Amino acid sequence: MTAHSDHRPVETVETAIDLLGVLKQAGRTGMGVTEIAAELGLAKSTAHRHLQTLVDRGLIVRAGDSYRLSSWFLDYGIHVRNRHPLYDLARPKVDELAAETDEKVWCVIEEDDIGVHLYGATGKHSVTTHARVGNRTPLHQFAAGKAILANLPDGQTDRIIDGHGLSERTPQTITDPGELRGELESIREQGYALNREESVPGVHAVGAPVRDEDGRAIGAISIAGPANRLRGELLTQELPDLLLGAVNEVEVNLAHA
Amino acid sequence: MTAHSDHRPVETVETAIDLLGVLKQAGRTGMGVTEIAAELGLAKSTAHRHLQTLVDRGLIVRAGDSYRLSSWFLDYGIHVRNRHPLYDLARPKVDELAAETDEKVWCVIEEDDIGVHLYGATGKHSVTTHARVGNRTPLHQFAAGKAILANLPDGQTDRIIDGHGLSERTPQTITDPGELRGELESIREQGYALNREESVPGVHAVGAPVRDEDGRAIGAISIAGPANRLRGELLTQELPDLLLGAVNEVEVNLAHA
DNA sequence: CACTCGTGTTCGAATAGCGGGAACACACTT
DNA sequence: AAGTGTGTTCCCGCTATTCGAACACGAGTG
Repeated sequence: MTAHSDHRPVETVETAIDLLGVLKQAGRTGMGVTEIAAELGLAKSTAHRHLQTLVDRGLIVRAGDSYRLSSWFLDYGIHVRNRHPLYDLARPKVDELAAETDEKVWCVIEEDDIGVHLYGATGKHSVTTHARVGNRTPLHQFAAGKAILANLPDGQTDRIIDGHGLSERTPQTITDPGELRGELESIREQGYALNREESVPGVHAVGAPVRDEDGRAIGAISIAGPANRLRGELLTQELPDLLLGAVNEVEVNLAHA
Repeated sequence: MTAHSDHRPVETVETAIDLLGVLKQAGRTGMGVTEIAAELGLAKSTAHRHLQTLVDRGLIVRAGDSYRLSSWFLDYGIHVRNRHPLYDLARPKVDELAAETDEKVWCVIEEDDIGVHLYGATGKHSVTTHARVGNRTPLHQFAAGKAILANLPDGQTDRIIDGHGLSERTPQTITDPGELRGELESIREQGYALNREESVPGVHAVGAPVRDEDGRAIGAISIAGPANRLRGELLTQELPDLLLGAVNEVEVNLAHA
């Protein structure tokens, strides 16, 4: 039960991770040894040696004199996704919902107190937000996240709110702890969460939690679309009904697995 | 221009990578400190320290007393995929082909002398092979790979054949260098490659390369299906025609980007 | 054509930090 | 209550990491 471990880390590994982070930002173009060394505050020789070992192990590739991340990460990343229990269970339902509603549908999971976009399906008229598979988003900022946050074990919700704070994303984002707790209470009552431009201006969403046998949320599914289309009865009745039906099916399958 | 670097690697980083590899194999369940230490031949304290730094940096998560890979890898992996030039260009065509043919369609790229499955679309009657996004496969073992192999710069093809060898996957896999070179020659002539149960028994496929301005293959698209459905004119005429049309469009878009 | 500035690469030496082992705490069995 | 299995901590020795300087190479540029 440690909030933050002060134990001395393996510094060499940390620099390697930092290096990978820098290369991620560099994107497809990649970066050269000198530039990387400067960015990390390392000697060129050190950066060079790190890069060589990472190339040898296949984590990065070298094209000319610039290095970039390799598809090693794709391999590991997809592996992580495929092995998540919700992936196989939720994917067909997410596809179904997207086809029925023509909106963007997401499956989100909770990991380490934040929300991770596990799988998304695109309907015909879907809005294209900047959300991507793998994206990490604070739970209080969006419908699926709030649905999860409202159904976590007692202590965890408080720890997240108090520990991480409530960062603002749009003017509508809930940043007041008291307000959020009230919202979470009503989410628990009605079974689903709404998001009215709290994460992206002009976008509304509905989210419902996927709970395990003990009622703990392990993830959520959400439907998102343009604010002027998702409103009134559609937003507060029809879509929640549809969503809750789908989520319920997922929960049943989850229990039997 | 080094085939294999004998330069002394950063061993600490290597053990960290090994550790991640072990955790990948462990899958969703994860592993404990003692087990990991035993697997890697490390002292428990060492394994413990590595695990803590990886947790601190978010690469792995701890649930109870077992560690597993986190969605950090999904984030990085999707990032790598999205930034590949072929991803945005080929995806719509791959979806289209899957819808038209009802078969499994893959976009494969070459990286570091091997084939990587970048994106796949599933048609209504698609076979489910064990291929997954991120999977790495020797180029000589499948249609898309052979299509790439036939259109690489002179030296590279030879280096791959001679350097990596021609591993067998099914009894039909081409393992003779001479035979393969002949096959590659005819692939260059007709513009597409066939795969008759060379990677999966009972599965046939057609693959065509995506080339850049200089004619170098940077990837390929393939259509795969059951052997008893993909045969005769369909396999040697209709599907190749369809595929070459799609690939050509991708190439045009690639040149204009 | 030489000269310079920019790369990436290599080498040796100093020391910081990695790794190991033993002792500890804790939980669960018996 | 003793026993076995975890994960955790501490400290010391020695190795492996790091740095800086020197080297090689190419592309501009006068």
